[in-house]
Amino acid sequence: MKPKTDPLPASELIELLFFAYRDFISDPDTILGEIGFGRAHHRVLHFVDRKPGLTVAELLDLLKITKQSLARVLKQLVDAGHVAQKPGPEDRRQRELYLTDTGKTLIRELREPQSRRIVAALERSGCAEEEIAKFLLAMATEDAKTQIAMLSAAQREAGPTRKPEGTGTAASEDE
Amino acid sequence: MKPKTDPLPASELIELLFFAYRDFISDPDTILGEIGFGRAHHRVLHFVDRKPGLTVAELLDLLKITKQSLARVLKQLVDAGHVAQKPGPEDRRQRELYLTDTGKTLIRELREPQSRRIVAALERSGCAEEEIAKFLLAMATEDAKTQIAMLSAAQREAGPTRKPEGTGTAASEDE
DNA sequence: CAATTTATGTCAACATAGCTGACATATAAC
DNA sequence: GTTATATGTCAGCTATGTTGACATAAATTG
Repeated sequence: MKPKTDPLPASELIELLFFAYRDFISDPDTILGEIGFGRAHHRVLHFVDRKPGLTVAELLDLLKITKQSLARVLKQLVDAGHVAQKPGPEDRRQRELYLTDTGKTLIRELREPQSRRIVAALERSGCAEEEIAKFLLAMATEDAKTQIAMLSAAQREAGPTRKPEGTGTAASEDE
Repeated sequence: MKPKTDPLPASELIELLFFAYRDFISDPDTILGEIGFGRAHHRVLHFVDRKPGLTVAELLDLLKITKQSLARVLKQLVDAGHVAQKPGPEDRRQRELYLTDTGKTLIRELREPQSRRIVAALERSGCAEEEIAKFLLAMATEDAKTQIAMLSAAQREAGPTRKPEGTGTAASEDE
């Protein structure tokens, strides 16, 4: 007789991960709800901020959704003036994506409560950030690890003060 | 000038949590997709297994969704023979929920890849399970912590070999 | 006992964010 | 010049959440 549900190894973490993620997401969700956006918009803002000049194809690969799904939220973000598009300098079919000033402000607002929650959790649990980072990275697939490495590289190249030359911080048509 | 997106504290963990959770969820999602279920069904199976005899009201409180949303997936799970309902012994308006044998087999199948992924991540990262558990618990809201404690208590009371007396492992009308 | 509250179920309509398939356009590449 | 690629768009489907209204059975209360 198989069933009976004796706990599998690390069962407790399965449930804790569920609650932790749910609550981790809830703060930005509240902010997003107030301005008529959702999690999908949050993810786009996050990745465009992480790698300014990201192309649509790269973004699709990160999000693992279809271009039709992306198109909906991306259009709303562009219309709202949070994301600006610019033809790729090498290949003019590509659309490079950048955050406008308001987009940068928004992603920062969304990240703030998440950052605070994590910092508080690190303090209360007495865990080292690097330990948690090692574990979470080990949880991701190989594919995701490649993407994470790519994003970190992009961040380093650009430096914390880079400007996407030409698009400027206001991204031209920002009215 | 505010924007510019200098990294907030613990920014890296925000992104790692996104990837870790996405990949953590993907294994069960694949299995669920094959049998016409989704994440919503997974959650119900999980909690009913965690606290056999759970009432509908308790489940709603754990999931934080409306009864109409729950009704849909719960009905499908009952129809599929994975969940059995039994009137509460004290209050016969209540419906106590139990997993049938097939339900127990299914939740076990869904948990297996998640368990394996976590165990592998603990090994590769060299992190202690208790450390990660402390951190994840600290990430949850007070409300969630109360619920987690309640679930753990239920698990201990029942013991790993309990049977929901009367409902049996086959939950009566299981044909 | 009658009236009310509670636990649950159900119907109908709606929103968000995924999906597929088909087709359009501009540009790059052969 | 033809073909391939990057992107956009139209139309419709699905899963899972939402609200509001109403039904039923059982518990509780006056």
